[in-house]
Amino acid sequence: MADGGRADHHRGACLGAARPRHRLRRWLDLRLRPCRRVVPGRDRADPDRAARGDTRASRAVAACRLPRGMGSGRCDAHRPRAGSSGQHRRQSVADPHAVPRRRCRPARCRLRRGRRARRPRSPHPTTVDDSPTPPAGGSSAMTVRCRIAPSPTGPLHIGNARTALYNYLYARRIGGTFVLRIEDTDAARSALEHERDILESLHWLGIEWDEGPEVAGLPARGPFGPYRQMERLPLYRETAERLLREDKAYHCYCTQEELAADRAAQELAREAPHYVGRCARLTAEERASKETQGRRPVVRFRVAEGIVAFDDVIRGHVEIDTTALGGDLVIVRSDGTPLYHFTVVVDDAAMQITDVIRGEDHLSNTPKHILLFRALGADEPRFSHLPLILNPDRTKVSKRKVQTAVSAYREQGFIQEALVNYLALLGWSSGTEEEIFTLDELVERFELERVHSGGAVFDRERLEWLNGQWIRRLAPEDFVERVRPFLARALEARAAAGDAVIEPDEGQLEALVPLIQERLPRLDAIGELIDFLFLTEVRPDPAQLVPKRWDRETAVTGLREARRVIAEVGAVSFEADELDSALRRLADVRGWKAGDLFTAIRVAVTARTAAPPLFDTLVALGYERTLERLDRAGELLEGLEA
RNA sequence: GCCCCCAUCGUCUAGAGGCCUAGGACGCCACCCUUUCAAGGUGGAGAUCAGGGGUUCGAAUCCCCUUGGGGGUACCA
Repeated sequence: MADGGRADHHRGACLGAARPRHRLRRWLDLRLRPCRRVVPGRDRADPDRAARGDTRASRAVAACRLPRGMGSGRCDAHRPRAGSSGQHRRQSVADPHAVPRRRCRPARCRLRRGRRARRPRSPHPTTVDDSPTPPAGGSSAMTVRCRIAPSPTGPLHIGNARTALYNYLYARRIGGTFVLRIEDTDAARSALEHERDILESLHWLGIEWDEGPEVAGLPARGPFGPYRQMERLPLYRETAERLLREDKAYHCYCTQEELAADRAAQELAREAPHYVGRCARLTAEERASKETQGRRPVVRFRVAEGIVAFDDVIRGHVEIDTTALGGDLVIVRSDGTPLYHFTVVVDDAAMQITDVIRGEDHLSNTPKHILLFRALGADEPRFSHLPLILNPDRTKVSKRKVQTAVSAYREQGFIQEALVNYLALLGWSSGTEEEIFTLDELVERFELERVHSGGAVFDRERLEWLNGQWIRRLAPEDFVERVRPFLARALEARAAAGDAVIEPDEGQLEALVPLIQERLPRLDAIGELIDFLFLTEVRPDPAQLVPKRWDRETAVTGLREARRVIAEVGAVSFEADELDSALRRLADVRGWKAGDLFTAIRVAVTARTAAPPLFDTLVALGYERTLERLDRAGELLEGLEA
């Protein structure tokens, strides 16, 4: 495969690669089949698919679209070329003690001009080297490496999905490497089930990682593994020991009670809560005495006093006084397990992450991380803090107020293209008036510098609109494939409710595609649109059988006459055009409004007032069933008379 | 409380001193199309650019203050 085909590489480029497909399939075990991408604005035929020629191949593609690095070596072709991304722009990060304390308050120090100066950008924005000092490591050229580090304490969250997407887009745009790391050090809340949901959801979205943990029985991929933090414990322990040895950290024996008392006292004194440093300078004897009391120490990192400054790609220059950070930071629990602020830095350093792109909720924590990077002697990455996704009341998005799990959107019939497109637009814009973008198109256009800095309310209405747009753009056979599970589920529900259900007929479904595809805001709306086709019997509401301008008697006559006319058309000529003219003629002769007659017929055969266009519906239903339903409806109305 | 970030139609956003009488999209309303429902088309309502001071011939845009919102401040991530 051509090395230069980067724009294409994360589409089905693994096609044909030999790989243990069945194993992947089993792991994925997706009730809803993963989808392929379509190209908007072009014809509905999926070129990949045309080349493939059958639907089975598409499943192979689904398997192939596992994250890069999870399959055969074939995907190595997609690895960024060494050196292609050029130099990594590094800002000089002042040593806290070297920075003169400015009189202006840090809040006012944000240099807007600095932000402006980032534009315009070259095609490879981060190759700009306006840094007055080279990176600490001395190497001037560095391949961009960024990561998403979800914590399996819940299913993949839309906020995390967006962060993952932005990291992915940034890495792909610039030819960098995108790493997936599982941050599972919160053993109490982490669950395998959630990790699985996260991986599946990322995969479903098409966000593929270059390096990450082993999945589906396939080994971890990438030179910096393992990629699960609980498997990296020795590294954290060694690093903590090193910091201890260098006196950059110390053992703290304070009990929860002592700390709570400190906090209470601080509150009373109207001080900011902070660690008082009781254990910061313990002698060996003091330590031994605490140990004999059976106290298990935590490890605290010494937070240096001073101002830590960094240049956030999205927010510009930020300065934070470390005295506001709450004092020395616990990096290892008393049970020996490491804490987030520690592991994130140890791993970012070890994995040579050059760009940390994460939610704004971490902005205030960044100085702690920077101090830790320095203590470790590691290069500081460039930071980009994304605006938060908000509830309608503008608080940080929460599952109480907004549906947050990506998998829940998927189950409701949102399609991957729409969710990706929507999430990309939540906080970023291309600067043009286009707004329908494929993942590949996003890769072409994405710039971190164009990310908005204010929080964005999650607007489900807009997502639904975008979903409809994307559903309409699907190739018909792709649409059928994607909607089928939703139809099956809807019919299962009807069967469970006691209705006699007919197995969906492929031909019927395909014939109706053009009619239903543009009527679905979500795939899960399929049931209410065409369930009548797959029920042996419908039960129309008698009131709805009588159009507004008609009385019951007219309705009875109308249904009978319609039955007669349709029977006259006959099974052989049972086509939309024939039905159309015959029924219009009937309305004309009787002096009825065609619409009234059609309404009565529609309700009679579908039991719904809203349905796909009537004549196509009748054809899909078939001659016999149409007549039968007209008869039943007529009888129903007549029965009411008696 | 303290620290940090943010601020343009209800919502997502465009906007980098004059192209702004502030553009687009969702949603809403009306009309057209139409057998229903959608989709689509056309048009409309909707933002004194949070408020106040500066700087400037000129400010949505630069600076300051105020207000409002959000986030952080754990042996959570």
